Amino acid sequence: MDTTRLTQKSAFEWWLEASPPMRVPGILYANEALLREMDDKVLEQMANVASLPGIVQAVYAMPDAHWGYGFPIGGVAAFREDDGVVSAGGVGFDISCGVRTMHTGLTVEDIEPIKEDLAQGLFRHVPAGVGSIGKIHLEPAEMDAMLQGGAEWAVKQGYGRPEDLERIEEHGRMEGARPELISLQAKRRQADEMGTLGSGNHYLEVQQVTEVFDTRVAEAFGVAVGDVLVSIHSGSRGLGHQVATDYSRQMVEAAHKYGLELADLELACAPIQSEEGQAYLGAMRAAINCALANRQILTHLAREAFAYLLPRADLRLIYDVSHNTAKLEEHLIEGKPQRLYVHRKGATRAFGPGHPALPEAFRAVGQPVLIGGTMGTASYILVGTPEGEARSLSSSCHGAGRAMSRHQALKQWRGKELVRELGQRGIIVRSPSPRGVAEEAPGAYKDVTAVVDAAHAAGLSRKVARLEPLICIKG
DNA sequence: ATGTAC
Repeated sequence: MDTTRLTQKSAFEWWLEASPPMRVPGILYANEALLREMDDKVLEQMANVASLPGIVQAVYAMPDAHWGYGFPIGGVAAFREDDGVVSAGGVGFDISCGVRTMHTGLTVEDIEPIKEDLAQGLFRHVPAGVGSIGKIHLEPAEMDAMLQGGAEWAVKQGYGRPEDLERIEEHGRMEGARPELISLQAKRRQADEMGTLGSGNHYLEVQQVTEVFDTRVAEAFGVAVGDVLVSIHSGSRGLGHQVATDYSRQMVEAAHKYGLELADLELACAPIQSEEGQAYLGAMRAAINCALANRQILTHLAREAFAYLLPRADLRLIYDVSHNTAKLEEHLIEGKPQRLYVHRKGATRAFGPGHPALPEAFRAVGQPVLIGGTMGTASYILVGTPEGEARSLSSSCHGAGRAMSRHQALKQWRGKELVRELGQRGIIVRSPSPRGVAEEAPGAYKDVTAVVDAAHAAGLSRKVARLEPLICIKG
């Protein structure tokens, strides 16, 4: 990226000043090295988003930002409820993709002796890969119940425990879902895909806590050095993808109908208060429930695999947070509370201390912000800050962020070699697809530590713990 | 991300 187009406000804050047709500035949080790695298309896409009607304050880019479909991944934009727009491209193709992390009640010493067996057990028990299917088949009525009920539905079906629900955004069930506005094609694609990881950067990891940066917050989250955790990164699978496809197409027409100028067709949108805008929101909320139910079932499968080898294990959910959503939230804009639809695409909600939506257990310290690494690299747990509200509408990064295309990665790495190299470093990777492993090579991503350090330094969220992988089941 | 080009 050409940083001369930006005004540097501090070591970690850079502005793309608002010039017509932009209505608000673009604010990027990153260090100079991360910015230089970013494509200029990120700025172009930020300027396009900043030009949409009803946008407030600024369009934001997190330190892991890279260019995406219409709207940068690692982007945040909020629109007024009355005269703003909603965009399917602003949420992305994997609606409600997110991370959940569980404690296992075990330490590294418990895992080491049976690590190979555990990897094999998890790999056999948790479906992974493109088009992977599970043991659950949803008939139409059950599909609608799932889309309406989310993780709450999953728990009622016997996947997990009622106490899991308090540790999930929206208590595991997104209100306002409209399953009837999801196409039959989307439902058909999902019928056999519940409880599957999917592909790409999705995974299930067994991790050890190697460093704690903030003891007080770590205690509130229940993690300490040497603890073994399980993290799941997955989303709404074929259904979310189809919803995004269906509504992106529909929004091109809606934008035309309502006289919205589109700098890029991929940024198709509709007024929030229009029939089309409301239809997308209802369908998107149903897709959020699909992702929440999916991660809940995956949790159940992980528990079963652990119970078989380690009966002492007790997988307790720490938190589940999505990073591809558009949600109605109240934020302070110029000192006044306003109801806004906040698009976070590859950006994690990061509510600070005292937010009423947070579970009692950590309301005093702030929301856990779960940052996934890439195979063989660290993951982080951060916490939302009070200052994050004004800086980024309480949002932070979501992961390392790609630095290289999948195509480029395939030319540079071989999946089998990567698995062997990681194995030598004590990280067991199991994947149905060597090609998928090559596409997701750690070297194809930015340095997650640099990303997290930038989010920390910019005050978007603060570091709590560093996690290193032991086992990675890769989609 | 994705029945990785209906």
